[in-house]
Amino acid sequence: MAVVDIANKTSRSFAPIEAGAVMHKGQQTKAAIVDAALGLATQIGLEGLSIGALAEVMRMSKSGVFAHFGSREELQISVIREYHARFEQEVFYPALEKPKGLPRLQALFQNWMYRTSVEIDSGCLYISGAVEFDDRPGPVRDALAGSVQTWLAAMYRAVVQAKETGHLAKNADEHQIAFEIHGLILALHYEARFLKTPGSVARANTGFVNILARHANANASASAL
Amino acid sequence: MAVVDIANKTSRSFAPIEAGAVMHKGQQTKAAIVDAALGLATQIGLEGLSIGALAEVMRMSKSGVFAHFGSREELQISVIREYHARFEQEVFYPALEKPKGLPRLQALFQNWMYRTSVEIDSGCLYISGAVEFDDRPGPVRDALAGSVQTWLAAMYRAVVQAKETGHLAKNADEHQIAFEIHGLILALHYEARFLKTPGSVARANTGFVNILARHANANASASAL
DNA sequence: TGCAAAATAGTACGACCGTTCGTTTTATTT
DNA sequence: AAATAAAACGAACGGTCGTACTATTTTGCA
Repeated sequence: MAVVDIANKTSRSFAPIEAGAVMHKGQQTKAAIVDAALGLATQIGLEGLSIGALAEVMRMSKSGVFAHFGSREELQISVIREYHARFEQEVFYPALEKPKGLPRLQALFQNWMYRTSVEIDSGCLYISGAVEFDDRPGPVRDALAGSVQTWLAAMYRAVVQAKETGHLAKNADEHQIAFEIHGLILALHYEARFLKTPGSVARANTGFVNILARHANANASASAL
Repeated sequence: MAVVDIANKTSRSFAPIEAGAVMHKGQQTKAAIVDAALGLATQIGLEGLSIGALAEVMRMSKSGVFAHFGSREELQISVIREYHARFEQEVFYPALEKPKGLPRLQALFQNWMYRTSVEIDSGCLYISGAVEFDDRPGPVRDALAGSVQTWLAAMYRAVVQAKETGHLAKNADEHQIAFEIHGLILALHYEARFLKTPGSVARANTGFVNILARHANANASASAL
């Protein structure tokens, strides 16, 4: 019963189950559980995620859900890994099809911003998780920080490449640019999701344009914007 | 026992108890409880704040602590009010002594950033609270959002004044500037507290300078920086 | 089709949660 | 010093939590 649900879901996901691979029932159910858990965790946070509530959503017993993970921590880590995979699929990989430099950097930001604007309703695990685990060492924090670092590093690389390709000025500080971009996303999430300030998406966009304009290379065409 | 503690504390606070006013024992204890609760809440969040843990810190009984507030929500709101008061005292009021315009705006940001950099160890209630209550309606959320809005509005006003005094260009978008400043603080908090990225404070500072530089009025002297 | 293995359910435990209530101790006022 | 009010206590309640165990069902393969 529980497993079939994933088929006729409103489908927040793109194939959380690897297509083609032979999947035994247990793995299917586990994937479905992680999918549901991710839905809960983005709304109430990784800390708020409880096995009981998850079991209720899955219409399974607590112990049935629990058996798939062996501990709450392992469940949380599974959720983080799933979030990471989806983030990659949705934000990172599509942007790789754009050529290195400014186009790819812009695509990365656009995808990131689009995802954040969607998450105004659902919540972002990388942001809520950072707050929940900033002081709490352990494997969950490590998994979370690792995922975030991976993504921020990818963003940073794109900035470096944009400089190498001559799209950004030679004196541009890549770390500074990555930092400011990160700030735009965080402000967007904060003001739109918590304060419900209208126009936040446009402001994040403008902020990005401002950053680019500041480091625009005279040689490169401004028409890329 | 419990009350005297506040005197010989390491003192995160500047006079949480109004000096001079005659205070009955109950109010003193309550103030001491709120002080301790604020310390706990900034570290583990408003949601993580439990009456039992608080009672242990205060070396009081659970019911003794509880009686001062009547509910957990009321305790949380008291903590938010206390945080608001301290934020005001530490960040807002001192900056009012600077003249309107760029000096005051800079002072506000500097104070804000200094406080945030101190909170890298303790945590910021406005940031953690936003994540915890972003889609949980109720009086706690209202108190939190109200405080934040008040502060952001003050920041916005300072930007407007900086434009009025001619320190910022006439075409400067005040909301945009306030948004980007907010982003810098959020990025600082995220990267320094969660990721422990070194150099974050300097980057937030540079980001602020960048914003000012973009809107600098040709008439105004850049020496103000 | 039958049987081992895997998956799920069921039950129970101990810990902690916020809250209530009656009692006792401590402050304040008369 | 006696009377009164305020404050703190201690025990208990109903609830949820994660987890450990055992039983039952379901699955997949020989």
